[in-house]
Amino acid sequence: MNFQVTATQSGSLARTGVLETPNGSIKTPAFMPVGTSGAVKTLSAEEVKSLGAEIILGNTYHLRIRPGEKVIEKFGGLSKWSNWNGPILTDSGGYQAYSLGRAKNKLSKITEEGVKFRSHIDGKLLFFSPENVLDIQRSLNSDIAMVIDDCPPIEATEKRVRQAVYRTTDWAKRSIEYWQQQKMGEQGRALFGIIQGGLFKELREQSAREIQELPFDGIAVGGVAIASEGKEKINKAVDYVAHLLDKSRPHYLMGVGEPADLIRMVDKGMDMFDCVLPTRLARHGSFWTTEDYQLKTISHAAYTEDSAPLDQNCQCPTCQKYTRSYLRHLFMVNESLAMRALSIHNLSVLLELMKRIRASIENDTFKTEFSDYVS
RNA sequence: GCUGGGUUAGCGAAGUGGUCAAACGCAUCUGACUGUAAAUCAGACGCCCUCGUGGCUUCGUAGGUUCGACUCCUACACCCAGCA
Repeated sequence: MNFQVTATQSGSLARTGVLETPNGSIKTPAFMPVGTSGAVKTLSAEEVKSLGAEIILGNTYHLRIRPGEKVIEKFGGLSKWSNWNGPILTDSGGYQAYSLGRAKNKLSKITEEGVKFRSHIDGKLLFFSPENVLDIQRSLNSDIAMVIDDCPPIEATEKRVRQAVYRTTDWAKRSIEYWQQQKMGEQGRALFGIIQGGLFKELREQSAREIQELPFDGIAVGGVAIASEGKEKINKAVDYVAHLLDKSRPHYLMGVGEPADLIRMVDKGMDMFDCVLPTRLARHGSFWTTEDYQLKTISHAAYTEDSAPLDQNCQCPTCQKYTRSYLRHLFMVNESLAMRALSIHNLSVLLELMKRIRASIENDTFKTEFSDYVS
């Protein structure tokens, strides 16, 4: 994998870059739509591509359960199998260790060795380790693999977060060792490490130091999206680490997010983002507008006879064709086209925003153009 | 016309003497959603207010029994089924 910074913004950590992977190159800052189980929900790979996405995510945990990575391997990997035919990043299952572990009937348990999972589909016991998670991602033929990390809830105690940092580093070392031993990076595949540390400055700094000592191709910041704690704290958690990040490697902020967050985090030097929000919100009937990047709800009675598109200034296929009135109706009667149309729009909003951000950094106008969002 | 069954909030449907403004589902309204157990979840949903162990009006209609009726009785209206 190769990463080149192509422009920087004065007075900011924001930069543009190009990330080259075996399946193509990616302009950063980039937003990566999430295709957990092999598809960005409700959309085809071609549709996602046509909106301007250059890379999408897949998920180790979900694809391990169904259909099993061996099936996908037979078809040359997830990218080909799904007809995406472009770069993919696969998440490792670290987040599922967190989210399934929080469930009422705890479906995951973290130990020194790895994570024990119970499949949320049939309850079958699974085990993920730093090593086997890389095996699975190699079978999926991902361009960018993620290490498995220990991602405690945002409200976790300092003691628990300290343990998570320790474990994340330990697992990171095992990951790199296995990666090199198995020569997994030889075809240009990349492995990213993940910084943890919750909301604690020293732990974030420690984690950043420890992870960056290892020869990862990229550095991710994890554990920041899982919060109803308030954005201030999340911002801080990223601030603790932002100026410590190695500028020669891409920075991936995991699980973010909302348009305003993307802008703010680009300012802090983040290059890559992923988030389920655009597609989940769409399925739940919410959409962004580019005017203020605020969320609106298509089911509101006020839209019953609204002849405007979702967003007056949006060039996406949905906004070119459909009125709010029609989309509201589709949503109310549960037509799947409503979810598809809103997914297309929401993804377009984020992908177009990234395009705008990149252009502004190249023109060194990022700070002024987005002055409403960054200080 | 006779016999039997039925009529409950926007709709469907529980409730068969008191704790019933009335379960539950749908519809509707409003929130939430951030490395996807999420086309999910939560709240409201007779009317009124100073929003409370508050007030008012309801269970086809009109009467009655009872301390007390959605629940029992009578009449009427309408609906369904069977028989004429």
